[in-house]
Amino acid sequence: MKALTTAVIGLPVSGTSTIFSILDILSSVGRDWEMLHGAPPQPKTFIPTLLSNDGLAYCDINGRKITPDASIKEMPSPDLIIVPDLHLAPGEPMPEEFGPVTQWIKLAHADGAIISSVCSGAVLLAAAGLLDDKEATTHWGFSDALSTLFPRVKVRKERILIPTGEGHRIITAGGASSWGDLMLYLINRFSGPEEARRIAKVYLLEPHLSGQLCFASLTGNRQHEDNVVRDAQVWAAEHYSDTSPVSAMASRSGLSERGFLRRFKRATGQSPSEYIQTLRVEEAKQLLETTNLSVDEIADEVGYSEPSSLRSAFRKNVGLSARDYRRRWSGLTMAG
DNA sequence: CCACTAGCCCGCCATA
DNA sequence: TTTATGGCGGGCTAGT
Repeated sequence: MKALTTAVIGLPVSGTSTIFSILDILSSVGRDWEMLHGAPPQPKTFIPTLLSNDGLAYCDINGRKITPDASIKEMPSPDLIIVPDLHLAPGEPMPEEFGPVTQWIKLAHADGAIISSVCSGAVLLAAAGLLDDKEATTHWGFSDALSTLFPRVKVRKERILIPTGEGHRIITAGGASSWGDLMLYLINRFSGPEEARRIAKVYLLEPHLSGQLCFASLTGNRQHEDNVVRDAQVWAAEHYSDTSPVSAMASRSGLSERGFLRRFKRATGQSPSEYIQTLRVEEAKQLLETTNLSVDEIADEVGYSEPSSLRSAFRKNVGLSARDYRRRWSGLTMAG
């Protein structure tokens, strides 16, 4: 199986630690597969390369000397491009060095490449015109600057990861540890969930907190045009704790139960009941994080008459028990 | 942990 | 012909 040639963009304003974390992680995808599974790698692997405008060594923002592998001209058409976070002061004009790499990204995308960005790296994608009239995310401190510079971009700063465009070939990541979320998303998408879980363990990435959303975004959470389904989703956001919300959604929609199910699944990728369960578990996560309510009380709150129902649904969706989830979360906040 | 049931999913075919 | 929908029935599983 063909490995994905992957270009990571290095500019003097790029975040060096992000770049090297990404290079390390992608290099190790599939590496121990044969040892672990006793068979040659089934999933796709990545061949990451650090590219700069001219391929010559440069000094990053902290004065550290970085030596790229090649220039962008030497790799006109990679399978995947990753633009890491850029240290830009909001409101500053775009540096001149963005010109060539922006043009290169534009051509590569037209050629079929998948383009992704971390945090403020989204400006390069926006400058290339890839984000016009599309949803995108960036670092929360940078979202105003992005929408000012590029008014056509629909900035969703609350989102961690947004795949968009034809074939989801444009992916923007924003927020605190979003490069990790981007890694897990890409590995999950191209190498499968098994390998994504392994990498998450090895590199101590946290797929259960923010990363959970990026796994969900593969199937759920996608944008769609079906207003009937959207209405149902809006209604469900308020009424997920009702008893048998699915048949209520169906009858409210005016469609037959059969038709509603089909429409819903096509639009969201999830069945209505899976969607309801996701809402219930998400709300339970919120309550575990922000309140001292017992798991039993939370179960009742989100619509389960038996606490055991929440426990099993939680474990299935999150991969942890509710109790462990709360403990892990409080541990993280204590640590800062 | 297990058994029961309502609620839900989906293949299939007819319809428009 | 292709595409979206509704009805039926059997089977599954989330929830009790």
